Amino acid sequence: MAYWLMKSEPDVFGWDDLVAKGTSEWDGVRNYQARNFMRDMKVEDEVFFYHSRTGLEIVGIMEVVAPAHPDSTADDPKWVCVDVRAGQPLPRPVALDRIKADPALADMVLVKNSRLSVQPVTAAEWRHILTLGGLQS
DNA sequence: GCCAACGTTGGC
DNA sequence: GCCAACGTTGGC
Repeated sequence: MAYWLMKSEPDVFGWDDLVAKGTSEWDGVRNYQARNFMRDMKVEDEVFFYHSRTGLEIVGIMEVVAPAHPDSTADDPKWVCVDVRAGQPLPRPVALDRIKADPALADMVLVKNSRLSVQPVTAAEWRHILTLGGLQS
């Protein structure tokens, strides 16, 4: 099983929107690198939900429930997306500032390539963030 | 709201 | 195939 992080602007589609919907397509990605990562995702992979532009924090966990398929909002079938389901929220959201200040997280793609909206997370990073977020003792 | 960083497009 | 112009993302 692999770990990932995906971003969305809460003004457009935030964590609460996903919770309300339950399951949703992660549509709208129009970047090849981000798309390729979604193609690599498998059902049951776990994904951090990050609020970009406003919030700037990891707020919850989602689970991949359907592998990459054509994005229904794209007019070109080359753009694909996965389906995700809301999992647990983080009791203490983990802010970008906190991540940047943590040597153990300094190599996260979130820090190194701030413009990539779909990115892999290592198992070590995943565990560390769960701890910071209050989900793991 | 600004703008730096980055990706894409298209003329040559 | 280069690179200038343009568009988008996202932190600040």
